[in-house]
Amino acid sequence: MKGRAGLADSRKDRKGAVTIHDVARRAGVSPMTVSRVMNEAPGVKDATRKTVQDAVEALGYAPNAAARSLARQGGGRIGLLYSNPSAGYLSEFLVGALDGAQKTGALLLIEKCDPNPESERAAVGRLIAGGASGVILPPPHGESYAALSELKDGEVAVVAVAAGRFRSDASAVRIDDFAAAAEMTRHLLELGHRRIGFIKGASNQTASAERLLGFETEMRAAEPAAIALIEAGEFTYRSGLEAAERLLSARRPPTAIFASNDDMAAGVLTAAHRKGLDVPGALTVVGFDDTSIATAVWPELTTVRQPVAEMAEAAVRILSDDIRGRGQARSDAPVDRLVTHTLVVRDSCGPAPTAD
Amino acid sequence: MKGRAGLADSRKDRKGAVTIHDVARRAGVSPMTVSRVMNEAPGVKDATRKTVQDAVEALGYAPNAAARSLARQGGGRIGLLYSNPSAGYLSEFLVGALDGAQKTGALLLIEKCDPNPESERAAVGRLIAGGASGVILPPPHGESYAALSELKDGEVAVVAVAAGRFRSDASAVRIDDFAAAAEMTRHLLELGHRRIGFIKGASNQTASAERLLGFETEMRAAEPAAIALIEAGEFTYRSGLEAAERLLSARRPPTAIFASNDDMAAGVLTAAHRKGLDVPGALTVVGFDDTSIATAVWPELTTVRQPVAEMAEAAVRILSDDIRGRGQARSDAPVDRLVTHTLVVRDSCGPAPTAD
DNA sequence: ATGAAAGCGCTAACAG
DNA sequence: CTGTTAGCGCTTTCAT
Repeated sequence: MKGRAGLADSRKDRKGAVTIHDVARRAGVSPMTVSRVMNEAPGVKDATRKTVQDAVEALGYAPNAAARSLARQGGGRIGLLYSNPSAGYLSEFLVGALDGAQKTGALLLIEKCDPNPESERAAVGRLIAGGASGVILPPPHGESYAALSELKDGEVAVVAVAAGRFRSDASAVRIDDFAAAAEMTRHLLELGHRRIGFIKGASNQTASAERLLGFETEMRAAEPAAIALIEAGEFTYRSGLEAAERLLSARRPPTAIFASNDDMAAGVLTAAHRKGLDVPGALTVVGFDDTSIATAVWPELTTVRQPVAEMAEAAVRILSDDIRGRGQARSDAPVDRLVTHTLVVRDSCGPAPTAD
Repeated sequence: MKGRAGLADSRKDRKGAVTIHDVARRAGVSPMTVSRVMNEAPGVKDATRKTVQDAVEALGYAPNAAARSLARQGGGRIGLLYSNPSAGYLSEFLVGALDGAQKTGALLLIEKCDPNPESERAAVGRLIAGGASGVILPPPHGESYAALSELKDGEVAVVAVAAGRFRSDASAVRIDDFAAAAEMTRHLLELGHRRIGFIKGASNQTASAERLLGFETEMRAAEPAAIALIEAGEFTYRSGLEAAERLLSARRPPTAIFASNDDMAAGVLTAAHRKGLDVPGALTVVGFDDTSIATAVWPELTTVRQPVAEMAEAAVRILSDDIRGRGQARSDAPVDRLVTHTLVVRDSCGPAPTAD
């Protein structure tokens, strides 16, 4: 081992990863105390806690997930059901979930299913058979009666991610779809757009309604100058394309179209191209979700980004805590964790054409 | 615990997961022997091995990954570098890698980077600092000099996934791009197409050349009836759109276009729409990779599917074995694992227009 | 060819 | 509030 030596302190120098004992020794306490600090367990004097935390930092200690999971007795298998939530979504989701799993020492069971009740039920069954004590439901499964009921029968904790609105039978991790849509609408308004088209999402997902509501609320506030043109859609590329064609063939077409997700926005782009409309010169197009297609198309889409990885990690943590906590003060009460979204401005939006 | 009891045999009945001891007892051997069988270690009489395997099956035993990883002393951290390999690709990749990691008891370290040498180098550095003894490189990193050289300096085993051609400095898991492209070309030919456009992929990826070669070889075999029109592309939607416009504005445009990946094929679709060409009525469009965009657009794309998850899992296994094997017969020799692809026929291709 | 002992790093239970 | 004692399920020596 040659090359850059030095500052060998804070780096876990390969082979000899730092263990809980190293930290304990350096902090002058027992390993158990370190463990307690790491797990934010109660009953540790503040001073001690501080000492330990310093040692942890100095040594660059990170708990060994395998050992932790072993000691905790299989410390929680967490199931993850997915079909293809707007595609690229999943990868980010997985990275986050994986991260959370490693940190909490949980084991991730991943099952794919088709987006129909029967398949969902079967997949949930496999998850339960596999020993899952908690299950994460990314869209659209967070609102699936089949999945939810099957899970409840199995006494399995559930957290629905990005499911629009909070429900009493499952924990939730989500953004404020209403606020995000409102924000996007305001952005369009500030760009000078007054006739704005909106393409709704699938009617069986609560987020669709929330987004529409956010849009309408903001538009109404800008009346009477602002005029909203609303079309139905189903979150698919094709439905976006078709809705856009209806919108654009109107006598007075909109100067901007706000699609409830990126797939549909991509469809709008195609419709615009078909009509020979320049984007964003003649038509502004914006989406929602910031999935991979948003940057795969051209021009790249202005959209709303959800911190997907963070949301997945949060979901894992919630479940992990819940599973571990069983027995103590029952943590039954579902939690509703709201995370913050971001407006991502790219090339698909511009000022309203002046020819008004 | 009420409800469906019965057949409690082959099912690991939750709480009391079956352990290596259970198997040992049932097989009348020591846990150690079971361990040896599970790890395909040498030095077990065939008869014994059989007995154990039967017990394993009867009990539905599966080794506990955490315990295994713990006992093996951190049994291998495997790094995974990614940027955004055609997007939806990653999710499938992760699922496979995760699966492999759980089976082999390896820990997955995931690092994101931008597709430039500097960022790659930094990410590789983080991976090494994190203790990775092996790293998986999905496209396009498997051909990055920066990543490869940095890794070699760190004495880290590498496996490049889907990197077109085998290189002596890293193991590889890939499909036969040449054969797959040839197969697709034959499909087009069989559909009656004779003037076929081909859009090349990024010139810095070996797979691009392989695919082109497959196409050319098959076209040449069909000469002189078959005429190939080749355009450059860069694997992006936009480059596909532009290449298609060049192709379609020719005096005698092709009746089919074969894009080297799905993103570009999606761009071709848009170009066709712009020109008012019906797909597949007036123009057949096919892609390659079967990434999420293939089914996000309309009509859905005929394409070549790589068993991405399987490939990722194989990559993890190769690394995991290699890491464990260090010391015995040095397993230095990079392996070149070829997996089988599939031609997926969807709606974007049809018979050649008869107006010939 | 097989088994016995010891311990991987961590955390439940109990002590003190 | 903190430390001690065990042991999670598996694999590594080293015997046999």
